[in-house]
Amino acid sequence: MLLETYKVACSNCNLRELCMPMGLNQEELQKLDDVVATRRKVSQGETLYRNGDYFTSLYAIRTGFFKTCVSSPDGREQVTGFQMAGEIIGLDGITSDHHNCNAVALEDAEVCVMPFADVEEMSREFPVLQRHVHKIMSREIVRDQGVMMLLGNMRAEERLAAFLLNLVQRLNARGFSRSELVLRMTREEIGSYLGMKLETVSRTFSKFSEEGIIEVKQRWVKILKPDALKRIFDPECFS
Amino acid sequence: MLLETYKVACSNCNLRELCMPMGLNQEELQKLDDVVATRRKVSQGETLYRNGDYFTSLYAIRTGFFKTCVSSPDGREQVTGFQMAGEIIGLDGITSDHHNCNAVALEDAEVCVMPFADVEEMSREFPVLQRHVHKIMSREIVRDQGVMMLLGNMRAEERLAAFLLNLVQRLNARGFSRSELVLRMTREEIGSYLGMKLETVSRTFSKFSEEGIIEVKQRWVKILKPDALKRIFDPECFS
DNA sequence: GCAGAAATTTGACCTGCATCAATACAGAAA
DNA sequence: TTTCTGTATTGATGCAGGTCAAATTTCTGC
Repeated sequence: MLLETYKVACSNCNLRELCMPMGLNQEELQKLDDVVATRRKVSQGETLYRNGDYFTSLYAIRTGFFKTCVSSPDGREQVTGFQMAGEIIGLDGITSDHHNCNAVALEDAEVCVMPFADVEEMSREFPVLQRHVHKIMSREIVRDQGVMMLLGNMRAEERLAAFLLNLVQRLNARGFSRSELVLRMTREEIGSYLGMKLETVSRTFSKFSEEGIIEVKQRWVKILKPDALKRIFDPECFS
Repeated sequence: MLLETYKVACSNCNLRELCMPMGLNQEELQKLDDVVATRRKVSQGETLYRNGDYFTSLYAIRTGFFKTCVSSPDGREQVTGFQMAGEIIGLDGITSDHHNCNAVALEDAEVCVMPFADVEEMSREFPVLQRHVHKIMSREIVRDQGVMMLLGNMRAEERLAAFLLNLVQRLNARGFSRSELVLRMTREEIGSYLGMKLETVSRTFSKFSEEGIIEVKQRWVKILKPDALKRIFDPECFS
């Protein structure tokens, strides 16, 4: 794990429309540059933080791709989310001053370290940032509710369709193709996130492929019929 | 739905050790009394807010019991949580200025209305309150991660055991028995929360009962062997 | 009190996904 | 290149929990 302390700046980061600086004015942006004191590189397979670690900072992902996961005392692992550039992780640590999950880089990554005390201090000064922080936390809560719906009510095909649609939608917001993507995670990790076994993930991919909805080659996926995916996920939206 | 506008006070509320005022000093408490402008009664079966409603306020539950639930466009419903006195609901509305789920009273209830703009204003003034609000949101995120673990990895018996243990633990923190409880929700609502059908919930209750772990009579439940429940939920913690 | 509705329990059967197992494939190191 | 290792695919079989159905209990309104 490398720790770099060179000066960084939100004000000219190309993620500023997605990430923490979103909606801030020039003055606020410059203040934020002070909060985001350092960056940190995390190489593939390494953890940014671990369950039990003392919580000090939130992290804005600058490059790379993460998974967060909790594990039960008997070792079963649940992936709770996949995060990409511009997304904020570490919110789970605020309640108890200790992190409650592991954040693992699925590819070489770099994050901006935002000491939470500084974020709070700046939030008190700038209502826009305060509201933004609240929105980020609330968005996470809403996302989690969506995952509960997936896990509690949806069948394997619906889960995978929703997963793929969500992924391309987020990638598209970052300037990537709306139809092609390279999965950064294994079948097992997808399965863990979606509450199914890796074999079922693989079979469901194959099924979509046979039906001409997608083209799959290992980690590479091309969505041929986005409407068909939407119809699987939510039959009503086409009724 | 009744709307009452009489003066209320956190400063002498008997929930102040659990609820929003937790950890505030005298001065802060008195300020909070101004934020919590009104109370609102919600009778059994009515909704406090609905998916799509404009978001203005958080709500602290004073008395009664709520469920929150999201529903898919085709009508499937997922209960995302059960909330009791002293807990804060409405956080889902912050991201988009619109609520993202329904909050339904499972028994006659009363909530304290906290206009979010006022909460934010006061947070800027009092770091203790700011931190507390952040902790409340973070706690919800951590709770949701736990539900994901339940739904993604646990079997029916484990889910129900975890559910019961969580419920009595929270009731106990409010001065109720650690072994006896009256469920405020139907088998179907429990099932929706835990991702199983009402018949499975019922069967699992019966199984626990046959094994002498609990005593059940409709909504009334007595936990006879808490350790056995813990062992089901988490076999390792006794190994 | 009674009638009807709603919730719960229990049984019989079925299915979607898990499990077990074998094979194929791709990237990394030698 | 070859081997090794982790990942992915595919097939065969089993079972936890879903589905359907019927009986029982409790709740509600009159």
